[in-house]
Amino acid sequence: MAPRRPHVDDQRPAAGLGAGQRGGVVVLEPGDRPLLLAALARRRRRGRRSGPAAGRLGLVLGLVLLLATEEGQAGRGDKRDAAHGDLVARTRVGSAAMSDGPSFDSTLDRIMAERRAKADSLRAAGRDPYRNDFRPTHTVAAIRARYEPTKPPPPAADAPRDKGAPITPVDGEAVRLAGRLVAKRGFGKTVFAPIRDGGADLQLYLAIDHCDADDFAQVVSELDVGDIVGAEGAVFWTKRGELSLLVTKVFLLTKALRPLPDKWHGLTDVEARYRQRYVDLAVSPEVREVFVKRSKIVAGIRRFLDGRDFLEVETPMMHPIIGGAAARPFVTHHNALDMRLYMRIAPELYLKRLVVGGLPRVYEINRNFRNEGLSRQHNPEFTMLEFYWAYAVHTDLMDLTEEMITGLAEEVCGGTKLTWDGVDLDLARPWRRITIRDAVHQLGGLSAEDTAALFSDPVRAAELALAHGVPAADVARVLLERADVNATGLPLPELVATLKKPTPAERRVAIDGIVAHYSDTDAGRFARRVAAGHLGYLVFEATAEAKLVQPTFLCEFPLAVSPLARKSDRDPAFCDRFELFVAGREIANGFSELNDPDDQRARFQAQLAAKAAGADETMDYDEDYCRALEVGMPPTAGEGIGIDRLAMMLTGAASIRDVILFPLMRGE
RNA sequence: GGGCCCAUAGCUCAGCGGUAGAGCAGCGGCCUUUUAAGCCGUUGGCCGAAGGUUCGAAUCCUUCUGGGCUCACCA
Repeated sequence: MAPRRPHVDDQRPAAGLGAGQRGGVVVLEPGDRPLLLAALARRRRRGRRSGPAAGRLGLVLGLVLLLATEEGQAGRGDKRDAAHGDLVARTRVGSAAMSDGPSFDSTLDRIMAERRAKADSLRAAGRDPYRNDFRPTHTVAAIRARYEPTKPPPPAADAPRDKGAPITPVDGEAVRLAGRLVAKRGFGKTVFAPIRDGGADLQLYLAIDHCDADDFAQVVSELDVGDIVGAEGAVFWTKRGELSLLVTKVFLLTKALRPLPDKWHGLTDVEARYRQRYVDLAVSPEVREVFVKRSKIVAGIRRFLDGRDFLEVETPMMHPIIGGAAARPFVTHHNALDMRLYMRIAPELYLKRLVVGGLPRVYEINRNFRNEGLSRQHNPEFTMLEFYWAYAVHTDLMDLTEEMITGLAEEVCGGTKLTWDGVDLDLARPWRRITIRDAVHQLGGLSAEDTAALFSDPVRAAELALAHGVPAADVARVLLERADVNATGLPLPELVATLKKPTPAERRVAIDGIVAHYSDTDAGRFARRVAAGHLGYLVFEATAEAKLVQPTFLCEFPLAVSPLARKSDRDPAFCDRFELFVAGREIANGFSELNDPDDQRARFQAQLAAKAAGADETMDYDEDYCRALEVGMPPTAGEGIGIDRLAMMLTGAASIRDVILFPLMRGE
């Protein structure tokens, strides 16, 4: 274990080295890290320096650090000039290309070599370029908040520019700040160097009159944009009205070897922004702001639910069977148990087991994984809030959702009027509530008659679905799911081909062919309505979904697409389920939970039938979950809210990747 | 996976058959209240990769790689 270094307050340059710097020549041990060839401390008028032979890194191999000072110069009265001219050691790397030196593969290599050389130069002077003993007394944000009220009035436009005016700190209190150097503007004996600490910037004013001479000579001249620095000094206002730190001591805390992107443009290459988010964040305050907001959103949700006696829990993310949603999973394997596991697609069935167990209000905020394509709305791993509320129903969820999201908008965005991806939104309550049936009619443009048929007669529904562009394969699958598949005797590809025929009469053959096999019993008649509802939902997606711009609860979902939701008391072909849409995108999904174990078993069976009919995104039959329902789950309402999409909405992001710190990318 | 588009210096971008350019960053010089500081000088490129076409390719064609948008799937 390394001995503890003295705190920065106590740390001064080693006496011998300091003397050596002023006196003349310091020779490094041969074992020292090979630095730059030579760092020459030169007088100002020295004229052309050592000539072409000094160029490039070829000569950098020299192990000697030369600090040449003309004898007596330091004592000659012009102390400032001496400090500037003689103490500023400068690296001599990268100029005057030579044939005998090693060449760099790229500009980047050269820049990094130069920065390493600067770090080595500091080491040679007894300064660690990666020290960790600097303790700031304040954050930059705290200093800004504290001194902002002391801002002096701007000087009159015709006020004379008195260049040598003394600097008067606001209160003279010495503070220590740290952050990343984001720019450097040198003026010879003065350097302006804004640092960024968290989200706040503050300018360091490094002047030879005020700053420690060794610091100024050894550190300031070799600071690069991107370095992490610490500084001690007093706060003052420049005459241009910029809050600044009049630095007396400056410390390099971390040498940055890689250059930051162009300070004006930042990173614009989206791929680079996602792959190297650390650069994106370091350079783009607006990106940082997005993720700060996201964090506030998640914290706000927790506060909201905690305040209503919801208990945050964590359920498994590796599932032995697929459940809780309709999606393709990622598959993994446990070695010791030799067990196939799926990364969860939803926590739903576990959370409801907890309600069975007597946790009447639970929630979980965590990742789900779905093995599907990527898009502006989809990342394979995404964050979901799910919460379950016993003795409540789906309409309670809608009220709660309105309250929660408008509260977050007020908190995070300062109001309910937003712009998202070019769309103006107003989240002010109450939000529109519309049934799927009404949406198809009012927004999708279907006549009242067609709409009525769409949700009751599978034959008409199939025709309407095909007419509105629903793929024939989907239509065929829906029809088959509810029929007695074996009885039709028609292979799926053949049915699909028939459904693609150009004339309605030809297509009718296939449709009738299937529907004829729905049994003529109560169950068969019910199956027709369920199939029709499913087709109605597909027509909704094709015609009306994109038109749900302002926040809207879409209600009364068809049974067939809701295997875990409670049947509506008014019409058992529908469920007490809703989805929240904003700007045509689904944000939330909630329903009164199905807690009848026998009904649940039937729904799982229907999922198996759907799978048999060709659907590739279905749930497994979860026998343990049914067993849990047999123990008895109180009447419960449950909801899932996509946190990424909510964050997109509240930050105005067009792509989900803009609200995920490290979105999934192909390997580099 | 399909369609369209993009890839040139560390960063941001020009160039679109005829010797690779600019701004920023870097390096050297000047500059003690600047803030996209300024002025002078200067280094830096297998033009994403591999094949073609051509006297000649960053530029035209093909394939590949990575990315964006979009469609499909989903939340």
